Amino acid sequence: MSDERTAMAALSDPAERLALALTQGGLQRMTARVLAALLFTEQETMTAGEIAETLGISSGSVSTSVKALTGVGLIERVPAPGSRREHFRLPEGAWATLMSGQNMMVKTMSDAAEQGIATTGEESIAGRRLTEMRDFYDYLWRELPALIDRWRSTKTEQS
Amino acid sequence: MSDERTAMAALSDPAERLALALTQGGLQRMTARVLAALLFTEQETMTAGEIAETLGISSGSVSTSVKALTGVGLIERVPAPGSRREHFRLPEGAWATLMSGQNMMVKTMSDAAEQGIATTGEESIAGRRLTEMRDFYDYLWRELPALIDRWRSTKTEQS
DNA sequence: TCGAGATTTCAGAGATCTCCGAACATTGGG
DNA sequence: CCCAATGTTCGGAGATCTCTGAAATCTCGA
Repeated sequence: MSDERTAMAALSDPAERLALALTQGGLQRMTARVLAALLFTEQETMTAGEIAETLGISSGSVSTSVKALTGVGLIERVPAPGSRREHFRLPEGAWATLMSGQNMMVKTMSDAAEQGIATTGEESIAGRRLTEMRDFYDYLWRELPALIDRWRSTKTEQS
Repeated sequence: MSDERTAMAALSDPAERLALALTQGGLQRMTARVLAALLFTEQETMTAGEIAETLGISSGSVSTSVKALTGVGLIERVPAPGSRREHFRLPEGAWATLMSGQNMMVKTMSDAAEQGIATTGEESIAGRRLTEMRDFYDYLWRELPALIDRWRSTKTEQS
């Protein structure tokens, strides 16, 4: 059937599904696909051009996505070993990084609740609800980094 | 001053800010505002009509939002004590519930990685990256429920 | 220093999403 | 049993977002 894949690799089905999952997590569609491409490639690194070809998207989209991803530390530029231009890859611990990003939202929620309490007081009806909320997110804010650290140590001692 | 608030309450500024934060977390704007209204109100419960008036939005939007929120367990219908129709409020532990929803994404990520490994094998270049990813999300998937349970118990013993 | 290839920026077309408003359904009281 | 008040569904206008394509910019090697 009308198969347009001529010389381009295209993402495997699991890769596209993973990209979709990342989308739910807040990434843009193309950004998620770029990440998936770098995750599923059998090369150590990819150039911007290779990414564009694999996904069948414009170089402009790749540029924007790559900018966003490096900004959050989800991919890194590799100093370019040989001749070409920019090479990219997932850094060690990319997923822990992504998780830390989620943590910022936890902090935001805690702060928002705190601000609410500042205007209602702790003992009003709304104040009690807000206090419960703040306490919960405060707890997560304190415990999540420890959880991730524990992951890092178990991984270290394995190697 | 051109103050259009005639008989409607309008959300406080902290409430609107919290709604915005919830938006980042994946909720729609109106849905987030409905949740914020129920969080900041000084009443124990609110009717759909009160929510619509407070937020200045259509009853249709309230209906849709309420449907979405009850679906995830973030608000609950209260059996209506007296005469009127439907009353709503935040249930106990709503935030833990919301967090559990986030966990589903962790599971999704883990599964996506697993599927990837199924096609690449564990020892290919991509396979190694996917394995690292799967192990990390598996770890979270195992540990996060425990973290939330610990929160629940500390809260219990306080009371 | 120059040229070719690679990358970034950006305006705008197209796709997508959101929310309203009105028609329709439902429920409880009189 | 009917009516009035409340709740739900859904089409579509408007707002928003996304991605492309092309022009501008940059960089390296010769």
